[in-house]
Amino acid sequence: MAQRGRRTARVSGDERQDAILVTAEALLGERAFDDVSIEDLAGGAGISRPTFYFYFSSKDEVLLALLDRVITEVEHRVGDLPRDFESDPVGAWTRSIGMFVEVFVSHRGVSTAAIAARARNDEVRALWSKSMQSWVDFSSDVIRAEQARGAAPEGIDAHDLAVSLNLMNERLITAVLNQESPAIAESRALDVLSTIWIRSIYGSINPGRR
Amino acid sequence: MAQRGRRTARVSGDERQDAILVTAEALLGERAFDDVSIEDLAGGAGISRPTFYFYFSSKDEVLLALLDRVITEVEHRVGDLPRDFESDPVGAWTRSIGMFVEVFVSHRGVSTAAIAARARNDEVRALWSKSMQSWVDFSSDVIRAEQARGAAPEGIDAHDLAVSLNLMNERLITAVLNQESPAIAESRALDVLSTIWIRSIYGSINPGRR
DNA sequence: TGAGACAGTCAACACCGTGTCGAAAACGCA
DNA sequence: TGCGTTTTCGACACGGTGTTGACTGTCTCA
Repeated sequence: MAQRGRRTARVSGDERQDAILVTAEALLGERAFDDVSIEDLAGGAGISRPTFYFYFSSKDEVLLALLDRVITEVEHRVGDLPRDFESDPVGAWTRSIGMFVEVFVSHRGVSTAAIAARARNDEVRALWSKSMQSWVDFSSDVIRAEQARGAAPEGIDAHDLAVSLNLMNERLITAVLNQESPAIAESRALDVLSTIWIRSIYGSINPGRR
Repeated sequence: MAQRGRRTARVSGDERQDAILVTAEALLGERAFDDVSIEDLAGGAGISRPTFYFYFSSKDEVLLALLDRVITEVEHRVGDLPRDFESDPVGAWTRSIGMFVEVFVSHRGVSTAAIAARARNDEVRALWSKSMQSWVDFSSDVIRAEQARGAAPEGIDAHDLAVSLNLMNERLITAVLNQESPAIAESRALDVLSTIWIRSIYGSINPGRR
């Protein structure tokens, strides 16, 4: 976005702040959070290291701001999800999980950095949990509804099941994105995950319409 | 797997080396790896910081040695597991998963530190994968056998399924140990996990003896 | 128009943890 | 006793983080 009209000697504060965030997201795409120094962020935004502290109080604070944007996006998307589980349970679950995968993948750098930072930073941990919690709430509501209408068997607490399955997704996707071993082919991830969800929620291979 | 760390032959400094490991395991029980400095390890072992480097080349090297011990224990235990899946599939899986849980829990500090260090350190990552791989191999062998004898349905690759379920275990147990949120009650973990394993491997709530 | 409030900037400094080096002490063993 | 090897650590270099204080533009209102 170019500055038109009278040339101001200074770039505005907001632009600087944004430049730091843009730099951070770009650098996280190519290397790990620990390997990005505040010097790098400041340099990328065209300011000196002390000036960085005018905008953010630490490197973690930058990650937090980045994560916050992602979380906001996730919340909107969860809300927009169609809930056609009665008519097409397999399709509905697969689309939901696909969305989960999509969010992770499209913010790969931020996601993996946040997951790593979670162990160290309270605020990152809180924000991440909040997001996971929204996924868990969504899934356990649906599972509970499916159990209530007799489509899914009781015998397992809906919340416990939802937590376990969501954590599985988080972990498997991380493994795939980081090309860990053991992991599975990225192309098969969605299929495998949704199969496990369906089988463990409905207790059978083909959930009937009942 | 022998002799990580100090690679010179003589025996006399073994006590020191051991004191460092003991100190490390103790400190990892009370705080995070990042919050344990080399100074702390050296102090705990009654030596100065530079002397620490005579025994280990870095803090990560200590963690690696600790992890190596745990891995060795795991390997023995996996070998000793009874394989009575034909006669009592539910019990057999539950015992296997219970063992997995047990190993994690009994080496809580080392496990969580290793999981965190994995992102940063190649050797830790390699060692951890090797262990996970042995669990995955064990599980996928059994799943494949169950599918072959007709007890479990095809329709999902045994290896992909094994990877996903094992990663779920890793992640859920970590969440429970760290008291994350979302997580589930520690007392219910084994039950929930084995239910998900059974349902997704056998495609039904009660695997028949067939 | 000019005084003060305020946003923005950075050189210089303090600090902490890691890792290195070389000199010296302790320990066998002949 | 004297020699080589093992073990020890003081002192130093380095890199990253975070702080301080002084300085420079810019805006605004009397």
